[in-house]
Amino acid sequence: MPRGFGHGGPWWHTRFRGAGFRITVPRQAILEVLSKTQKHLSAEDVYMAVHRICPTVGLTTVYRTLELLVDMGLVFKFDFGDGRARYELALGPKGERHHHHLVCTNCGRVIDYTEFIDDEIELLQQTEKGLSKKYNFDITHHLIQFYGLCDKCKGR
Amino acid sequence: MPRGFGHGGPWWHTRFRGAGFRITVPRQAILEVLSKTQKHLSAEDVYMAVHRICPTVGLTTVYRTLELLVDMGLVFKFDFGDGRARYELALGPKGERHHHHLVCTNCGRVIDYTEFIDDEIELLQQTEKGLSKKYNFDITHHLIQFYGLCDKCKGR
DNA sequence: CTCCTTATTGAAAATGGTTTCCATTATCAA
DNA sequence: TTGATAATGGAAACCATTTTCAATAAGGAG
Ligand SMILES: [Mn+2]
Ligand SMILES: [Mn+2]
Ligand SMILES: [Zn+2]
Ligand SMILES: [Zn+2]
Repeated sequence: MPRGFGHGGPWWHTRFRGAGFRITVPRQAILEVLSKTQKHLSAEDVYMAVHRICPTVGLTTVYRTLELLVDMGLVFKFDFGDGRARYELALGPKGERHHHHLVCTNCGRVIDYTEFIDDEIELLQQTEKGLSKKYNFDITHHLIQFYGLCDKCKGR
Repeated sequence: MPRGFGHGGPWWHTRFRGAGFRITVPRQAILEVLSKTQKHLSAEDVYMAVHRICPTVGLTTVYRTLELLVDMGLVFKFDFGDGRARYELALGPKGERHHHHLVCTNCGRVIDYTEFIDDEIELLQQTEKGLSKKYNFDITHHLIQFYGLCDKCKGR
C-alpha cells in the first residue's frame, strides 16, 4: 500500500478528514484499486479487485463508497449502455484528467480521448454560456460520448 | 389518429412492411403515443398512455416494441440518470429533429435544445473525423448532455 | 493507552426496471 | 378463408443497486 508523501498519508486523507469522514480499510482498498487502473470499472469489478487485497470487504460497502467518492467529486460515474455503472478516478496523480469517451456499440470497448478536448472545451464553454442565459440554467458539467464500431468490430 | 398521406396508412407502415414486420394494434398505439408528445417518456409512461387507447396492451409488449423501434432507428433511447430509460421519436412530422439535452440534476427536468446545434455539429464532425482516423473507429452517433440546476432548482 | 460515541460495515433481504418463458392470439400471404 | 408463424401478455426470472439492521471499528476525549 503506497503510503507516502507528506506525513499524514495519501493525498485524499485530507479530503476525508476535512469532510468528517473516517478513513477505513475498505475505503483505502477501494481507492487503491481505482488509482491503479486506467480502466472503467463496474462496482463488481472494484469488488473483485478489492477482494484480493482485503477479502472481507462486502459489495454493499463498495457501492456505498463509490457513491461517496462520486459525491465528493473524487470519482466519475458513467453509463456506457451495458446496464451497469462504470467508475473512474476523477484526477490522476498528475492532477486533472478531463476527457471524453469513444464507445464501441458492438463489444463495449471504451476509449478515453483527450486530443480534441481543447477545441471542444472552447465550443462547450460558449454553448454553456448561451444555454445558461437562455434557459436560466446553472451548468455544472457535461457528458460527451461518441458511439460506433471499434477497429476490431468494424470488419464484418 | 393522424392517418394521412399516400394511401397505405401512416408513414411508418412502409418501414415496417419493408422490414417484414407486422403492423399490429399495440405497435400502432405505441407509435401514436410517441408521436403525440414532446416529452421523454419512460416505458411505463408509454404503457400508461397506451393503456388509455388500448387497455389490453401489456408492459412487456411496450418494452419489446420500443426496443424494435430503437433498432429501426425510429426512436431514440436515452439515460438521464434516474434509473429508467427514456424514449423519444427520432423524427417529427417535419422530418429530422436532432437535438441535445440539458438535464437538471435536482428535479430531473430535461430540456431539448437546438439553437447551438449548428456550431456543435461542425466541431463534432471535425472531431469525429479526427477520432475515426486516429482510433480507426466507425462513428455512428454521439451523445451530448449538459447537467446542472434548472431555474426552479437553482434558488437554494 | 483505554473508553465511548457513533460512523461504518457486511450479510441478507428488498427493490424496481427490464427480460425471459411459453401458451395463446392475430397478422397477412397464399 | 386458411395456415404458418410473428407477435402478444401475464407470470416468473433476472440482476444491478438499495435498504435494513445488528455487529464492528475509527478516532476524539480523558
Ligand atoms: Mn474515461
Ligand atoms: Mn429530447
Ligand atoms: Zn468493438
Ligand atoms: Zn430542476
